[in-house]
Amino acid sequence: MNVRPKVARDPKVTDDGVTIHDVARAANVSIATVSRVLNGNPPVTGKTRERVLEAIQELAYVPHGGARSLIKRETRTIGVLLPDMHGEFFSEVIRGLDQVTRQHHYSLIVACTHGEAESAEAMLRAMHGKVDGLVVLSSDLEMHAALSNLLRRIPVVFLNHVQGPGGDEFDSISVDNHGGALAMTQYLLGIGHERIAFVKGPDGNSDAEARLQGYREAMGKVPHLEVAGDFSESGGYRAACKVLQMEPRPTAIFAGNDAMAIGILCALRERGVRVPEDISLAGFDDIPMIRYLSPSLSSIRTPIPELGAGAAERLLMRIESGEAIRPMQQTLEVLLVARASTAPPAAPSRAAGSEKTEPRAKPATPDNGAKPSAPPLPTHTKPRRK
Amino acid sequence: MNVRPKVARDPKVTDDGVTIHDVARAANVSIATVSRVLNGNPPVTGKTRERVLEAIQELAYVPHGGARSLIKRETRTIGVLLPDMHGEFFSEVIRGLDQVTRQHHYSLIVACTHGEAESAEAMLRAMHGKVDGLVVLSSDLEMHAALSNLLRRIPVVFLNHVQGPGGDEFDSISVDNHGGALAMTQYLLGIGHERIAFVKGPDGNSDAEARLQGYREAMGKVPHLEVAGDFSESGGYRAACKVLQMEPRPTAIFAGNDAMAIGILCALRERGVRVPEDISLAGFDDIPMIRYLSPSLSSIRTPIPELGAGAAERLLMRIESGEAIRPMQQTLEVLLVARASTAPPAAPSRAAGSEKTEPRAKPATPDNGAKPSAPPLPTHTKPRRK
DNA sequence: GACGAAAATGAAAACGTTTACATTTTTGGT
DNA sequence: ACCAAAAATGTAAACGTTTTCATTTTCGTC
Repeated sequence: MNVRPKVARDPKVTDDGVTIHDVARAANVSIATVSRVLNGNPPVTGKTRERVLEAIQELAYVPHGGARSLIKRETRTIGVLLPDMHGEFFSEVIRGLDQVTRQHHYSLIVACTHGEAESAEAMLRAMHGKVDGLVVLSSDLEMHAALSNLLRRIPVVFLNHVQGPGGDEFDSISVDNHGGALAMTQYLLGIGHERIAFVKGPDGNSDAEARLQGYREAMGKVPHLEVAGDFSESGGYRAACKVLQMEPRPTAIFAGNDAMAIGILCALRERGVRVPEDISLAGFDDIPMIRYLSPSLSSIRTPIPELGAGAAERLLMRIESGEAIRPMQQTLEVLLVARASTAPPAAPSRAAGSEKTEPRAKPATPDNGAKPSAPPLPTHTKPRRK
Repeated sequence: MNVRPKVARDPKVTDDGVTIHDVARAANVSIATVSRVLNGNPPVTGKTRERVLEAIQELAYVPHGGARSLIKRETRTIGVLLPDMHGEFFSEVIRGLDQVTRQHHYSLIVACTHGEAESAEAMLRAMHGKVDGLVVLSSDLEMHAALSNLLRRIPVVFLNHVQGPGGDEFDSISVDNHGGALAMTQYLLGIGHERIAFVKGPDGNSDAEARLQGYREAMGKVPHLEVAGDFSESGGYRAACKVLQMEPRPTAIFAGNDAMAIGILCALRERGVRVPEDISLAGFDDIPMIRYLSPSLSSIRTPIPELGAGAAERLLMRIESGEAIRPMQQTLEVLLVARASTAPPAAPSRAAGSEKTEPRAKPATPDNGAKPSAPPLPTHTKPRRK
């Protein structure tokens, strides 16, 4: 029965060809028994267990995960769909995901959609039968719509809040984009700025949308100064050029994310515009590197690894406790971090305060920027939630 | 036969329960036929193909990847084993991997070992039967030894060169650590430094080892000043403290990687040591963010995404063309990028050269350090005396 | 129209596991 | 020792595909 060419080799060498049958034969038992010792299932005698273990060792047998998944109907793998792999944002998300999935002995299979809905769909199809659940960051509403059809029967957690049409809702977890943008804008207003330009994110991006709304809400009747952007460094650079042409010139720029803020900073520097003396600059995300810029950048700290970790936790819960619970949207708190790039406007357009005017939020601290792991941390201010 | 509870649902809704059998039944054909149209295999009539396609559409059937892998004996997935997920290095590697694997319609399953050999081993075992090949960055020699036993029969490419004992060699691809360190050290010597401290990487790390050798080779008879480090920011910080206590004080610090250079920069800044006036500072890797530091950091540019891409290419080649070829080690060229953090020592200890002395290694390119994708860049300084 | 070849389809085995169930062995009470 | 019950082990079906091989259908040719 089941004759397959066997090679007698150095036992330490894993030969992919060895199956549970080979082990069974070597130990003189049935495959069922081998399976039982493998899974620690009850009825198995010490003596035979020994024999089996020995055979496993001898043959350097490693169970075939694929076959196991098939019959157990669980892959212990979760799929991650991201727009791309640029910048620190995504690696931090993955880190958070990894942190909790590894505890539960799950693996991660990651794929980048590059913003194309059709490749996203292809990846989703390819993942069927290879994952127990999905974590998805859909880059825009369009894609979200395309995907949601495929995602009905498999547990999924989105990394941003999107309302499907007709209230078909999924689990989602996101940072408080609206509250963060609100807080930052209020902070800028508070230290005396009036003409605050906002550099938007890409159309259809739900995070970008929420940030814009936060800005608008805070600005109220004060004239809005909105410039198009795309969350990329180069987009920020271009946006800065537009801002500088505005008449009268804004005294502060609030970038929809840090990457754009970096581009903006470059543009300003090139043109000899000083930050924060001539223009204040703020970002959003607080990616680790911005504290090392000069001037260090004020931003909204988003708990990115926690975002990933939270998503993983929710997903695993849903997977493991048969999906009875109804979907919920969770929002993570953010933190306003004032650094050197924001200061009261040079020539107060309003007699609001002296040069030493303190922001309503705590003052920017001279920040000697260290990563969490090590030294001194900047002081933060909590944003007021709406 | 094969009675399974069927639900009549919105056809657009993917029901994980639908199998090829359901499609076959709906189209009034055998599962073999369905399989054939699915895979575009020759003998199938236009009319029945239609029927089958219709049924597939109707039931929103998606083939089960796991089952397919099992019988085809290919998973179209490759595994990636990394030490951790901190910093830009790893996401860039993954980006490179993704770029080429996606073209070949392969997926990526990533796992972090966190430097623990036993969890690395567990992950490898879990991957058996779920991947067609592996890309591994083994954090140290010890781990490498532990893993190599498991990796005999499955194609694998290492992201660093390690000599197994007894010449058991694997495919590997790496950047030219030795050459880069050599060049940077020579460059520092060339602009007049004599006391150049080197901050080492973790013991047992092969990249760190090679960089150290490069430094040593360049220094020749000049006294070596080596300080322990661990490739982390905080490690750099601590190393800087030690360096500052050296007597006489070094005029330049060459950090084994950029992360440590950042930590060093913080430490120097805190203590009021000016860079490059008091001490020159150089890193290794040229991760994107260092060009934004002030002063912008001189470093060795390593083609990180290309590293990933190259690994993927080699691996896929090996997978697809039955592994006849013998393992080879590939080394990617690096580039010295001189920026503002390095300059000739303030008080030349030797009348070695004029102010304009060029390094023996290729001259630093005036680098406007563009990210591949784009745009705006800060202006960089060519190393020269102020 | 019948015949054979070619084309299309179907039946069943296979991939490497787990597990329900059947069977054998052990055990303990008498 | 013997018998039933309990414990250990074995048999075979199942997971959802692909593919070989056998079978049926189609078609052109005489």
